[in-house]
Amino acid sequence: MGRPRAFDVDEALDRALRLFWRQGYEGTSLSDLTEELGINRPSLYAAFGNKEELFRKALERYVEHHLILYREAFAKPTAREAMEHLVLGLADAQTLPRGPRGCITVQGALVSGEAAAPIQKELAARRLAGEKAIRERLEQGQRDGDVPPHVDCADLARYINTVTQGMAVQAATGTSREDLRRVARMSLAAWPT
Amino acid sequence: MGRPRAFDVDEALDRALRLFWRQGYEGTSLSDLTEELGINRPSLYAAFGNKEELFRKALERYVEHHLILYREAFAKPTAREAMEHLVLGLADAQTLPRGPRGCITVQGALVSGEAAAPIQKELAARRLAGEKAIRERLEQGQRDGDVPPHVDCADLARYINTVTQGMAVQAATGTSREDLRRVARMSLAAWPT
DNA sequence: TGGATTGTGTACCGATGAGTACGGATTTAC
DNA sequence: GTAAATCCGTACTCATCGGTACACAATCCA
Repeated sequence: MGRPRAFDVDEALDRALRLFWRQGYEGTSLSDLTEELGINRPSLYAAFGNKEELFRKALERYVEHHLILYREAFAKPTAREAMEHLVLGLADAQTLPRGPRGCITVQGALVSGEAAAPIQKELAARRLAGEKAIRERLEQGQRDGDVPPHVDCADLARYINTVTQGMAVQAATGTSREDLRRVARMSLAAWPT
Repeated sequence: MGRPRAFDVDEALDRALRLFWRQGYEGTSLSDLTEELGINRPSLYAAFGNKEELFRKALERYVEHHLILYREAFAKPTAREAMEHLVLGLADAQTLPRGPRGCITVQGALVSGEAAAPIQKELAARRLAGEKAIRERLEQGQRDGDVPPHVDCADLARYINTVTQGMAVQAATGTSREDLRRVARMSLAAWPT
């Protein structure tokens, strides 16, 4: 009941996500947001709380979407194939034709002033969560016998995660999708034997 | 002649550098700077121009200092040894005991709003310059015969640069020096044979 | 000792930051 | 048709942003 919303919440979140992704949390002002979303300020606050909550909700959508890629990759029969699918998928996701480049967990607030510290920490935690997921898939591979027993899965996971985060920086620099995919493939040459 | 400066310009630049490095260009306000440097605003403007020029001058010092590491590494007899020295040296430089973590060319302004776009582009250009320097050392190795002729030096340089930039993200996440050095060493396992 | 010159300190500027008060518009329930 | 509920839009709040005007202090040269 009451007057119905004149905008679609999910579409607004997607637009906010893309803006935060492209300009970072600190680099995106509320004026940028209201202009991009076509929503005026009080409506935005009524729907999403404040700037920080809006970011968190947009981030949630991003993460949910990316979980699909991780699950898809981890379903591959071997850890090696899983990682290949993952890094190549991330290369694509970080160079979407009409999307911002890189990954919002990296570009969102790699560093920041004091005001944005909670967001910075949240993103760092998300990056660590990705690394943990990779490590667990590698450990599964070890149990399955397709990853040599002498391999330290934490180290290997950290390495793979580092490469994907470096790819996010490269994407921001303007590296093409093809070049990024080459980087992803080369990184797998370090795979233990 | 005239009243002498009450502060040391180089020390002020170093302090500014560390602040920008830790909080990013957008995340660092002039109030942060004047407080950290112990200099009041007009003195800062008289000495360095404005915020953007101050950043550029601080960046210049950073880059000059890092050139030492690059030169040191590139002087190694083989390209492989050069890259090993470089990535391990960067692992150390990105986890200085009492310094900001990561690399200012990554943390300074990976993304930004419109106002900081010139700084963002400047940093992207510096990252590309690092990649170019690596590529040229690899090509030298190819001429010297210690890098196989079939290797695409541009691809290999991009991969190495990507790893070092990923290390900067990891450093911001809190990864220890030892773990970062392990990542650096693992990345060399992808070296072509 | 007195200009000329340069740096310092206070106190300010206009613009923009995030966030909100409030009245009018639009809907549902009765 | 009217009351209750929700949303929209204008116009504001206060704090902070980067940047500066101007008076005063400290030095050098004559």
